[in-house]
Amino acid sequence: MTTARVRDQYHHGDLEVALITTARKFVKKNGLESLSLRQIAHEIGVSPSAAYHYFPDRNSLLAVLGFSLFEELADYQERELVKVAGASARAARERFRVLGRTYFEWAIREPHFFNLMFSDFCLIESSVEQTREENRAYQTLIHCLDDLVETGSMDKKLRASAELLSWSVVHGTTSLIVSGHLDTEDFERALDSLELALGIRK
Amino acid sequence: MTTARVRDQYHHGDLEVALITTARKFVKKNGLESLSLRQIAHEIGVSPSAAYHYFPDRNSLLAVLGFSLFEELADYQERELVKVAGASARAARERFRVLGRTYFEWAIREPHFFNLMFSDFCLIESSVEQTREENRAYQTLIHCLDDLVETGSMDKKLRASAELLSWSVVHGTTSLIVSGHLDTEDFERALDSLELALGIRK
DNA sequence: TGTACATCAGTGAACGCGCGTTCACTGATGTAC
DNA sequence: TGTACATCAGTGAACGCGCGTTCACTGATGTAC
Repeated sequence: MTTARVRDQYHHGDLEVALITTARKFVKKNGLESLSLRQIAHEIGVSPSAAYHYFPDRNSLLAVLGFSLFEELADYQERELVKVAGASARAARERFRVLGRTYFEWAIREPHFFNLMFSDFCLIESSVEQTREENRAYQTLIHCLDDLVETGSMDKKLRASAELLSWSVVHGTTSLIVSGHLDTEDFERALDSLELALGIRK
Repeated sequence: MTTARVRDQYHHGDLEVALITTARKFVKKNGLESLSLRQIAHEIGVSPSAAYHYFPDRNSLLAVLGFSLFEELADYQERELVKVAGASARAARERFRVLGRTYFEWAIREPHFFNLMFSDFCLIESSVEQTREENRAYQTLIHCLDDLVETGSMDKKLRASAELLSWSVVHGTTSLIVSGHLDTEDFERALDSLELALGIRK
């Protein structure tokens, strides 16, 4: 049971942020289907209608939360990537694996987040092109693959569709594992296959 | 607007089947979140409580529907596969592509079905092993890959993780396209990469 | 061939619930003079 | 330094809704004798 916090002031001060972080907390625990604006408001200690000063409706709160989760994922990946910084071919290869693994781990640790990110709530606006440019995780993948080519770890000829193949394999296994159709250990096997497929030399 | 049918008899005769097919119709149109037992009962022309003679609750109706959709997908794939029957290497390669394409087309045509199949409602019972054995689409994939090896189109050494890689790529691109993160035309590109990855000779 | 009766497959009213959203409102804040 | 006032950020009651599920019930069916 969560207990509602009592505010001491009439004005909350940072209600917009509070709404998102509280929504995040609920989605984390129970998934997006069960998310209720009233529960969020109650948890914050604010009236049910207060949220409407910041979001036109429930869907748009979910959308904002979803997009912020893409940022969180990118942050997490970048934090892990700097641990294997370096210009060597070995470092570049390791970064590629870290990129895949962090994506997977993120999803396994917080499957409800993963579901929200790839749900209907997070596509509404903008084109695929634009979404991709704004998706930092995707940009990181591009740089990572460029590094592989530059350090001579990956064949230039295979570069063209490397983003597509990498993202598909990583997202595909992750999604199938989260939904119970593959086992956890299948992920590393898939990553091995992917490296082989991209001609990444061991 | 759907109009409720009027039954002429007190006993419906085939209510269990009617519940599933009507649920299918609603999920097809609006997705699983909005599925309501009351609406289904009303559409069939039966009282809201009648469904409880066949399903303990809403979730189990969704689960049964979901599993039947896996069967439908397998049926669809098999119908398309027989069109490219034959023992030649060329036919085996074509079957592999058909298998991927039908998966994708199925999802594009009925995204709500795709979402239900890989939602929480369809994993409840049984292990990954068992699920896979009962999943005809997966069995078909196995046979298809075996054919590729036998007809000399695919390197034996790459056979081991071929199911995993194939399913991941196909499922991954499909999922990303359905959720608006990739474009429709990315699918064929990914399939090309996959064939390259598996060493399938053109 | 007819009837008693167990069983099956529905009914329909009710419970209790929480939800998203609207609306007229009021308390707090900060700025101009 | 003090005050008037516009603006902002909340309140809280209400609307209207549909939902899943339970329960005591009744109408229809089919079988045994």
